[in-house]
Amino acid sequence: MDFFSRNSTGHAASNNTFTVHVKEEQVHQDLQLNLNLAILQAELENMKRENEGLRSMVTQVKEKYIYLQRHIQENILPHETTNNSKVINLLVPLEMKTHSRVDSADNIDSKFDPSKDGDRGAVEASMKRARVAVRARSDASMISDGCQWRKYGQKMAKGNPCPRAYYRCTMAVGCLVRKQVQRCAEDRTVLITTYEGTHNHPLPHAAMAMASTTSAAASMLLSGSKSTSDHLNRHLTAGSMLSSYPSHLTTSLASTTTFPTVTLDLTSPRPDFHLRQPPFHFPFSTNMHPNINVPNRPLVHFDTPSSDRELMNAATAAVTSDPNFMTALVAAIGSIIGSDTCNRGGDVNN
DNA sequence: CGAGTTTGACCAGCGC
DNA sequence: GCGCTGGTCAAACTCG
Ligand SMILES: [Zn+2]
Repeated sequence: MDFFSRNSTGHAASNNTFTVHVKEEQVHQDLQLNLNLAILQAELENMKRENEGLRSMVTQVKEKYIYLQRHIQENILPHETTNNSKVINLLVPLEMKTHSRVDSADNIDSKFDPSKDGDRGAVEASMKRARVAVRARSDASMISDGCQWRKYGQKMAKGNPCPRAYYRCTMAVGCLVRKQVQRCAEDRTVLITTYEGTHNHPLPHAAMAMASTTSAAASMLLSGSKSTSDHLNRHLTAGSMLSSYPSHLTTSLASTTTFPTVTLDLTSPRPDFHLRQPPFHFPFSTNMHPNINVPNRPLVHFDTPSSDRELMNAATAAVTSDPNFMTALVAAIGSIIGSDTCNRGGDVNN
């Protein structure tokens, strides 16, 4: 379709100026398009780089997981239990096997009484009960983590004016995973999301990040579930290793006889805090056992320049506002904690 | 009409 | 045993 041929009768001069004007506009539009294209290409490059970074994170996490599994199998389990195969099987969910357990929560609870079956009961119960709590700043009622959730209850928790909501995974029938969502009593902008259990179905990419975190945490806590002082010390070391992360991003471990919990603090520090404060108090205070609660220790990185700290705050805001990146980050950190027991002083400086 | 949410009831664990 | 609390159930309700 020739746009200019329609008005070709007479008025040649005005047509020429019109043509020139149109050509100028075209050149301008082309420049604009090129500029936009360049911007988009730059963004694409950035995204590619980010994607590659995340990929390498995932690869590292997988390698460390395999290494940890071998380590547990060779060094830890022989000292702790005579029933190796059962425990090792419980580490499998991190590999996101789609054929994993089909037991429903009810099945576990009803068919299986831990008091009647010593080790296996304790192991299964702790696996099911191992929790990962994520603290993140969010205005939304729930951080999106790629999974489908159905709310099945809400309660007012003691010591917190904000209600606690209970969700279960509805991506597959019989999926065990549940989560609790509650706002922090001290800081209402902080959303505390606690995950429990392992998915028994394939997950979307974003959901896999969080799922692998809970599995890694469960596995880690499982390896320390016999609660010897040696394990406690190892957990304390886990906290110190994470000190190489930005100072606002902390991880803590707590364990009770029934609900061992890993807490990831993704909240940025308050701007008026120059020295680090203990970033949070455990939300489940009534569950905490003082003997094995691991305090959130001050981190060792105080040498961050203030300009960098501002940059860090901005980055934190960006990170916490992007659920996909957040879950990926959480997954990576969770897995790194999981591999801590074998990577003493290792390569966690990413 | 089906899926999801709300909300009071119910149950189990725990401390006294 | 009793009361408190956290967690779950399920009927009623809402919404698309
Ligand atoms: Zn699920």
